[in-house]
Amino acid sequence: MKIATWNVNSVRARHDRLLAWLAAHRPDVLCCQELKVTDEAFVEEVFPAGELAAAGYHAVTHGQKTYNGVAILARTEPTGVARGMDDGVADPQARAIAADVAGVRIVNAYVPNGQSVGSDKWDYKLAWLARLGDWLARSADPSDKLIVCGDFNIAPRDCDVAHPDAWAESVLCHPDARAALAKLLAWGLVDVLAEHHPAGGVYSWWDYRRMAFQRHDGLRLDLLLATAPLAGKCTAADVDRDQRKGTKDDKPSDHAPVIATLDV
DNA sequence: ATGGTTGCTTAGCAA
Repeated sequence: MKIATWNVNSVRARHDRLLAWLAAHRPDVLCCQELKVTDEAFVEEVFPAGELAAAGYHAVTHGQKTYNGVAILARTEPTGVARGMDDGVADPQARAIAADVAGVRIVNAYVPNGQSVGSDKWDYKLAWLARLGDWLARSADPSDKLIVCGDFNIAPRDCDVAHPDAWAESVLCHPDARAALAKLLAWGLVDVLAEHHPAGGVYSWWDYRRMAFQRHDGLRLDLLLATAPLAGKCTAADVDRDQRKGTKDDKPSDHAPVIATLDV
């Protein structure tokens, strides 16, 4: 199984690039974040007339207008679809979707950014991560074939940040955010890209501003986390930096896809 | 310290 996660930063703006990427890489599963469209617009406006099906993909979405929105695209039909975390919290932000694809449970998460440490959005980020952990503990087991992936808006280690000192106190690197991620991993998940690149220096997000990509000033915020039965069968994990290249005329997302190959 | 850019929506928010 080839599985990828990609924050597309508007699926409408990334329509052409997304279809071209699917055609070139043919992942079995692609988890997208920041769709910025409703479920209705995804089907009727972004990919009308069965455009995705013609490309060989099923799609299940949990979208909203303007902000957030997540999708699981797969070459076989996803089943057991869950939108949101089913925990009774009235969360207006569409940031989580899960489904079974080819015998693997896929959880696609768009973790809140948090804006600034101490803000209301920061509190929401930490609470959201705690809810994600509760949801996993309630609905899955570390012995399951499970992937939790997405944009975590957390760089796990200093070696996942080009300039760690500059970001140390940011919402992306703050010890409380890293502790929340560590708690998820301790439940029974392995960061498969970190396993394949222990020295770090592999990034998945570069700010649009200040020529960050050209200056190699990035962070690894997009993660593929696998339970032990799957992590042991991961043969490759990489970032497709090519998708972040080019000028604004090429309309790259500010994130690049992270891809893993699992021998299942 | 501030602002730099992109996307959605059309002045301002979120990232």
